[in-house]
Amino acid sequence: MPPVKRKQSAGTAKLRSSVDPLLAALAARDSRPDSAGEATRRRILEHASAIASRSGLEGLTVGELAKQLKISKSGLFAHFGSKEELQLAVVQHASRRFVDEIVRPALEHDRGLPRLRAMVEFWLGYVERNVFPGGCFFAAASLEFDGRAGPVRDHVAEVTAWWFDAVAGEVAESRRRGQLQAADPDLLAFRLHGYVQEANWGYQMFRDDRWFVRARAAIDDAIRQASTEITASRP
Amino acid sequence: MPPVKRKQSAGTAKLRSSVDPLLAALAARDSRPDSAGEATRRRILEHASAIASRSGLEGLTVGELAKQLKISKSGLFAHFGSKEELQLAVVQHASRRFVDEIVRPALEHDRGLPRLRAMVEFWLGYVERNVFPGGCFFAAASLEFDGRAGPVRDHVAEVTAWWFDAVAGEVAESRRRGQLQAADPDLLAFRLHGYVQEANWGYQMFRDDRWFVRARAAIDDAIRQASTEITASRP
DNA sequence: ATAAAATACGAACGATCGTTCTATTTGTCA
DNA sequence: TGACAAATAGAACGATCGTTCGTATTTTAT
Repeated sequence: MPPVKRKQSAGTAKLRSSVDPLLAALAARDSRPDSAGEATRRRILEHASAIASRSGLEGLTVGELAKQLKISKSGLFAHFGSKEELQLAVVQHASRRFVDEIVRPALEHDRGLPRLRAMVEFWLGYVERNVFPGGCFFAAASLEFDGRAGPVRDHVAEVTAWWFDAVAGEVAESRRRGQLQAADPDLLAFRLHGYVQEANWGYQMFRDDRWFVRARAAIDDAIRQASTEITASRP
Repeated sequence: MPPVKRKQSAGTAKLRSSVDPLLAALAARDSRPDSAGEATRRRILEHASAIASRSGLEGLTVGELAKQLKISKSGLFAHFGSKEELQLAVVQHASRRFVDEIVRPALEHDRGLPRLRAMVEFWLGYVERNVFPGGCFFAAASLEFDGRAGPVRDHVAEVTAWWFDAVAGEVAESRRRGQLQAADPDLLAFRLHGYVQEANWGYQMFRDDRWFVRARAAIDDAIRQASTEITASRP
């Protein structure tokens, strides 16, 4: 008999209303019993998210995935009721990786400017470190699914929107603390967010580390320009 | 008998060595006889590029394309020897659209700062105008194919690299003319290029026009910051 | 140790993928 | 108008897609 089909516990609502938006992301982590099937399920998702970051969530096929993992197609399929649920699980898995690699470490920095810097730098680092072989998972997934409809698209949109808002929120917090005099929080967030995405794009396309150099220079400039502290050119 | 199979006349080499890099792109336009088959071929590519911008070049299937165009699968297929050649033709078609919509109009502006502004603004406008229903064709195609190998990826990489270099080249030209005091041409190009891509991403994902507002504000800021002219706040 | 429940497998389904034939229609030029 | 080529259609191919089902095997609990 196939494994019990677990229902999606979305864990979506009201992340922004929290005092510390990043913290809410941590609470959403599901800790399921460490049964035998759960282990292979994780192994599947680990490999699947790697494939999906390179070939897309649609290019990820059940047969190919099973072949690479050396398990039967039906055995694999039993863990997910359908391809769409597999895709959803992959997106969810990628979200957890994103939290582990970026959100959690950033939480160890003080709110305001230090955390803002950490968020952007960790994000850039996760691209640079090739956490996913195809670069930022959500950059790929969002551009692949932006034209479609359905729960996968919605989930990707939710995560990416949340992250952009988190960056913008930290810009706003920095201003509240007098660390930034940024005019429009969303505009600075737009810049920073765009620099990382541009670096991801350029690096994936041309495999040249200079894209990260440029991104860091642009990020520093943008923050310094909006900063009240005089951080440079003091003898 | 199927139509003659035309061989790819790449038209790639030494675009940058030209005096006016943008002009070289115009020369590459192929003007084929306007036979009956050529008309349907164009009709196919027109529709195919629209589909590809939304569903990706891999999501573009021969059967679905034929069905939507109300022609037979084999009749369609006769125009292209293989799916890969179809994809290549679609990329080539999209390149022509890009030239028509952005490069050609930008050429009507003086070299240097005016043309730089035109290039970026026309590019942004082509996203805003939904020239392709899925947004910038090359943003989608490059992120879809960055992980693979083969002629399609190479073609996309070539076009996108050329365009980035064209932007950077115009920044450099602006500096030569004393219109910009930008430190690193590639860095300003990185910013401008990133803003448009970020706007494309945000607009495709969330269908909100504010992304264009933010992009234009960021673009203006970046150029003004690097500009020697005092363009603002003069009574 | 044994029963029950949880996992995995192998074989097969219909649908669609890209592709290849051969035949038929359409257009062009003598 | 007739000959010939260009252009489209139709039917079928093997491969692979996502999916289902019945059965074996393992893991877990008693």
